[in-house]
Amino acid sequence: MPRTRTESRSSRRQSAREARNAVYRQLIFEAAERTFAEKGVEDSKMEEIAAEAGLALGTLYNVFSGKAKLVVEIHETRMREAVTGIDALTRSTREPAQALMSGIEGYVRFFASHPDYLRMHLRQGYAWGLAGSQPSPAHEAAFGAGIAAQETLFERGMAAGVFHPGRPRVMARLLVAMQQVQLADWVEEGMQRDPADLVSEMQIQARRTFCRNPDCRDLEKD
Amino acid sequence: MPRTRTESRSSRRQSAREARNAVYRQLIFEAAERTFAEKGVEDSKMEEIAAEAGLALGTLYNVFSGKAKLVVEIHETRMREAVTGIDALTRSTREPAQALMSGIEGYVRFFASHPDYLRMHLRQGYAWGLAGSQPSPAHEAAFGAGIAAQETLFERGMAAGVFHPGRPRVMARLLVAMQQVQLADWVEEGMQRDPADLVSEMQIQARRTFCRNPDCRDLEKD
Amino acid sequence: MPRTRTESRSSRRQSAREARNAVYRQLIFEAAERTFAEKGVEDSKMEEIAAEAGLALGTLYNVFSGKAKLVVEIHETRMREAVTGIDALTRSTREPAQALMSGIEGYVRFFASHPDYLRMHLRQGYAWGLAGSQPSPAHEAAFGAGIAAQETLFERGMAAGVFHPGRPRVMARLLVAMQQVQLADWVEEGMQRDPADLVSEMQIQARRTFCRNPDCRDLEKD
Amino acid sequence: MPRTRTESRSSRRQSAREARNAVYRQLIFEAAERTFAEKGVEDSKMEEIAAEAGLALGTLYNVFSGKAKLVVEIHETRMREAVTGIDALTRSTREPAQALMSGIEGYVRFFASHPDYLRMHLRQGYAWGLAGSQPSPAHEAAFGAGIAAQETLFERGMAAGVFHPGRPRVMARLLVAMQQVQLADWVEEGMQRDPADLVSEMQIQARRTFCRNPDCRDLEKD
DNA sequence: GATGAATGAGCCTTCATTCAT
DNA sequence: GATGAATGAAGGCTCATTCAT
Repeated sequence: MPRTRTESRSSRRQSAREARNAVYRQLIFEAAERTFAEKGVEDSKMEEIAAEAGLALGTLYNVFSGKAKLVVEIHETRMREAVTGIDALTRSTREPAQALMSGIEGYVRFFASHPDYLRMHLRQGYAWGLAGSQPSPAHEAAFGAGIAAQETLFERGMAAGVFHPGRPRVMARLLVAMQQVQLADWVEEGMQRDPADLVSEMQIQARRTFCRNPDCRDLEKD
Repeated sequence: MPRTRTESRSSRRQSAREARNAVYRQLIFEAAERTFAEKGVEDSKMEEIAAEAGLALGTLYNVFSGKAKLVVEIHETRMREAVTGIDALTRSTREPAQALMSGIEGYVRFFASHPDYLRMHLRQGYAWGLAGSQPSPAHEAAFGAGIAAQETLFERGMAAGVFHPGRPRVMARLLVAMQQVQLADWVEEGMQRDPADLVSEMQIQARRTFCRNPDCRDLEKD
Repeated sequence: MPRTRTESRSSRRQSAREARNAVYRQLIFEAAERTFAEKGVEDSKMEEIAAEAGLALGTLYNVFSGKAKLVVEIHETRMREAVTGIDALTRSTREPAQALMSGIEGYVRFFASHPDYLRMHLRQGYAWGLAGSQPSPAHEAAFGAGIAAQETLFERGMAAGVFHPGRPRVMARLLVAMQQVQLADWVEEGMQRDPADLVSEMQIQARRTFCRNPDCRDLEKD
Repeated sequence: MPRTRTESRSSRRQSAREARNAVYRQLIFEAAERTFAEKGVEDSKMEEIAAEAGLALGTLYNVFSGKAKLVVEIHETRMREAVTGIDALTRSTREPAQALMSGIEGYVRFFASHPDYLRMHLRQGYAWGLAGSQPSPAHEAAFGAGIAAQETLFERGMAAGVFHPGRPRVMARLLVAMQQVQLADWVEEGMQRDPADLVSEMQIQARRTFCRNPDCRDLEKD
């Protein structure tokens, strides 16, 4: 059965190729993230990223079609991860205020465990949804998705009378902005402080800003 | 007295030159601001800016010594204007909460009357003080100065027990972040909404976030 | 006689124009010479020259058609002066060795009284007649004319058996090179030394290099 | 031992890269030298040099960091070669007059075998040490070092009473100037003449100019 | 498939020259 | 006629991307 053998050999090859490719993707992804975090996207040269990944420039281009694509990929991947992680925490809790608290926790946890992406994210400076702004359209798009998820939460919370009224999209961005400020400060201070601490502080602040009953005694009890 | 005549001619020339130069400065300044707002600093070519100003490239360089200087100039000028304007409103009011309200009003008014700079400012994305970040050192420096001014206000307010306790620097950045979110939304919606409206909404939000007595009945009475 | 009056007025105008033009020529000429001496032709900007002359840039261009022309003009004028001056000293003396001595004296005197042109001349570095060399074709051409005059002298001297045999053109250039070295040193030392001293030293050297009877006792007696 | 194989492959690559780099350096060096010789440094465009070398502009910049560096490199390399070559000939002979003769031979031989550099060198026109002159600081520095070496020779020769007294630095420059004149003439005449001839002529001239006993019968006997 | 040397389009900036006032 | 502001052509250099080995 030479045919079968051939097929199997080719499929073995196929999967070997895919495996190797996945490894490269990861190496490059992380190298790029680190480099972008350190020097900014603009000042990071493709060659530096390849060197950081320990690969040849050509190999980098075999996996990612260009610098722009690399940036997009990072933002999309990380944001998908963030949204997924936050959703996992949030989905179980129906109560809006509680969900908000969980969301903050998820948000902080995600970035605390991805400090390179955090720095890259902060460095891009989020243009707060300003359509057409493109410090990085990729960042914009990926991040926008995450914000959309929060909008729903705010809609629900307002409908339930738990949150102060307002435009959900703006509220969502406001939340994100507050989180960025705190995370930026955390990075600036050397990431020494316990993230759980950060979470508490941010939760209190968020309650003040968004909840009609900021004390939320029932929430605390949980 | 031909001498006097000569002198007067030369001084007339001098002032004519200065006047024309000032006009060019303004033309270029605004053209650059518009272009930077539209396409970002990186993607704006000096030639485009010159064209936008209706001047030759060389003329642009006769007034501004280079692209970097142009960016710095814009940030410094606008930020000085902003700080000056806000200070004027704030200085008269000693009461911290009241000063906060005035500050917000000044901030919004300033950006509402400089929509191009607002877009440029939002686009650069402020890295929230993240040391080493440099989407633009110029922007960072100019804006940082503005933020520093707010820190004092928060210090006073906390000492007076009017504001919730916290790190003044973080509070100041938080305030700015909130303002940026609102302004970004305003721009995104086409700048239709009355800025006064924006101010009210932001004041309410700021009271919720920063004041221990958010209702501030005494303030409302003013 | 309105016609005559007109004519006379026009001719008065004509001569006034010429006079003014001559003054400008001189002002610009000297300013350029000074500037070229100080910073080199390449690094001298037309605007600097105009400023040095105390005239407007346009006026400079009304008199000299461009930078290149200005350089040519300076070299041609000064070289003509030099040749004229040297000729005046040399023509009277038929005896070749004596004429050589006079030539050196004339050469040094000329440059000693035109220190700016001397520095400019030295700075251009003479390409030693290398045809096609163009640190400045103007310099080349003007200077070449001066050298041609010396060639004749060497031809005569060789024919008379007074000078060592050799190619006249090379001998002439050799003489010039020696003079330049001495003058460069003179400038370098601050032009303190009495030019007459310089002349003596150079004459002795020239006699050694060119004369079959370097002692030239009869010459000394003159 | 795949490791060894890998190492050997990488070291082979390393040396291949170095070899190719050396080839490019040489190609570019010579192309630049030729271009500078032909059109002068100022009028030679980097693109022309790249084309002359048969390489892309970027490749040129991969090897030399810029135009200025290229010029410096050429002068330093060639002058080092010249000084080395001349030293080799001179060092063996202690007797000053003899050393002078050898020096001339070395000088001419060097330039005769590097005609492009000779033209470039002549074209720059050496400003004879005129401080502040900078047709090319690189040239100045490199060439100056060569001249300094000759000064020592003259000092020794004067102390020994072999040479006429004078300022050593001036004597050294004088020697160089004479050599340049002869070489310039040689180039101008199409470099047909046998360099050995040139050497003889220059040696005779140098003896006349510098030696107290120009006939140097003992020298001739060597 | 991996490599990294080679490529060249594109941008900022300077300065000789022009021409409207 | 004098002025000097305005012009824009030209050149050095960078770096994302390609492709021969």
